[in-house]
Amino acid sequence: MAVSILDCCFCQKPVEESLLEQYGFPVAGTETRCYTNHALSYDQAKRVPKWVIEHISKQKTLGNADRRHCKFRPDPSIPLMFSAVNEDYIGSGWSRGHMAPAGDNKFSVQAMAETFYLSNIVPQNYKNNAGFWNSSAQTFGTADLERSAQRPQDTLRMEMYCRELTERFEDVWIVSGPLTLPQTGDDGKKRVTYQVIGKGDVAVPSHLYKVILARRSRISSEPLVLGAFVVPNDPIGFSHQLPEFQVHIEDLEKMSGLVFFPQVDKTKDVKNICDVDTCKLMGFDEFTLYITARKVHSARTLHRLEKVMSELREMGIEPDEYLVKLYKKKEEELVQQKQMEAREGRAG
DNA sequence: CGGCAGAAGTAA
DNA sequence: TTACTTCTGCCG
Repeated sequence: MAVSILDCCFCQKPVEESLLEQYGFPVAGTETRCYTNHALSYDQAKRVPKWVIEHISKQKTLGNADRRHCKFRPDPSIPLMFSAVNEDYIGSGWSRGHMAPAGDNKFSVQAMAETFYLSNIVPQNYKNNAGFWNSSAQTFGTADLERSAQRPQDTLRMEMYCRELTERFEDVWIVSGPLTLPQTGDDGKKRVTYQVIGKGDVAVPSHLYKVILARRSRISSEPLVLGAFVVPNDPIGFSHQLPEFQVHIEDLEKMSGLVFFPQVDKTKDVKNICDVDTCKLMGFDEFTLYITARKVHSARTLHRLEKVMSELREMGIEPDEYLVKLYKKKEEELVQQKQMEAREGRAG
């Protein structure tokens, strides 16, 4: 019986093997690439990752690695003709969004730096989050909204939830990636369309996905915990909760063409993350307090410090105990610094 | 936390 | 002079 071409790769003695492969098979460049704390498969046509996997633990989110010492750059291991470059993103109207977040890698300068390779980046919406502004001030004009740069808070709050998971689970694995999903047009037909940006035609995803696998502890007999989520690349606001974005893992696998955590029997060995854990995203006030605390922490002048605090009050949010304490400490520090500078000024 | 951009500094 | 990097400060 004749051996078909389709069978060739699975046969022991394919009839036409040597001739077929004489000049080589096409190379997709999708092989798994490993970095210090993440691994990914790259899409050479879209110039974005297909998937990025990371493992995080409490330990890894602590440390001194600082994103201010990092910069976005093309992945040196990807051929330049297939790589995105910064110029593709700058001025495109889209921001450079991490798949494996920088903040998950504070334990290692090297690991954090590698998350800034553009192989770990996709174009993310940074226009304003309607829900965010609806629930706060009307004191901003449309022009201000368009000028202000912002990453989807849904994505950020989801990353925060993943880090929070390490408080309750020793090991957390996360797979993140972009999707370009079909939309039904006016004619009722489904099509996949997506914007491309820059000279490299970097593909702008319609959605982003995250698959979370969590293990309570190495020794625990408790089943693994699993959740799959799809969020639009076009944030809708603080009114949405995490379970609203949850999808069946099989559905995500069909959409993405990927099988996630193939070693896990997902029909038997796992529990739904939203049944076991909170699946709760930060609310507006909690989020604003968190952001304000970060600003207070990084304030360099008393003027800046006061401004940050007064803006919080203008939004009608009272500082919590932690923020008040942080503020007082910072104020003291900056007053002292000011006096120091004054003395040096007189001396020199 | 995440990201952007302009100013200031540095090398060619 | 230009071009590229780092520092500072800003936004949500």
